Amino acid sequence: MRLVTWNINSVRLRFGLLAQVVERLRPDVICLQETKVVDELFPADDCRALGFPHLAFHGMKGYNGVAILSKRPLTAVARPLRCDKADCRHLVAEVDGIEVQCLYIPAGGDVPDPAVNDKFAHKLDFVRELTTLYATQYTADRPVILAGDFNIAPLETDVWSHKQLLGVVSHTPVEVELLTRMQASVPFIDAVRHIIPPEERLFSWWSYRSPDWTRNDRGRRLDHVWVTPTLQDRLKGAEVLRDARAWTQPSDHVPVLVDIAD
DNA sequence: ATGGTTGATGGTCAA
Repeated sequence: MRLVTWNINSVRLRFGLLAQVVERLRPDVICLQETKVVDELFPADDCRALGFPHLAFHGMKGYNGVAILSKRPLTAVARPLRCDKADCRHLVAEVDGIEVQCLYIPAGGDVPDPAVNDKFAHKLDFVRELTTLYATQYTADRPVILAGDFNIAPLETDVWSHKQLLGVVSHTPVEVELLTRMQASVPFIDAVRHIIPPEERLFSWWSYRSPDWTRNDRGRRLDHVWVTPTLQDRLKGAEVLRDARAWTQPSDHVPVLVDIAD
């Protein structure tokens, strides 16, 4: 199974780029975040025409939104977490006996203090809630993939400057610690770092606000694919499609790919 | 410390 995750930042605006991703990477399963569209307006027919007859999507007006596109049948579709907030950040489906979870963890706003910033508090709560879910209901022998925009860069090599980003939301110690705890809950294997050594700098997001994203390469690795230990030996490859950041009218995130042996 | 850009929206808000 070839799985791609991508924060597409509007599935309607960038459907043409999605077609390019499909043509270039030939994925079997695609997890999308920030689709930014209500379910009634989701481009389902276009997805089917692209070769993905099996769809699950969960969106709202203007913000958030997650989707799973699949060439193979999707079963047991669920929307387990935080939907009481109408957030549309978590979608679960089963493909070929593997549970695929599409995740969009809140970005968390600008100020990394839950006492003064509700968005940061929500982010921390969201990660804690996921951790409880996995710690209580999941085990290492259950085949599960978590894929999505986690909005946290855990390693020093996941950011352009560890020191300069210690106080910046996405790389603060409290976020990294909570994400590490979430990873340890089952535990999950970081599939991309299993293939690409942790010593190597690796980014999947570059801010729109930089006039030239290539100039200083000030990126962060916010997009992740994790698997349960039972899938570890089936990990065959991983790639971050850095080139996609240079496409015309790009998303600020690029697609991340993982190959898992059938 | 601040500003910088983008997308959905039709005010701003979120990222």
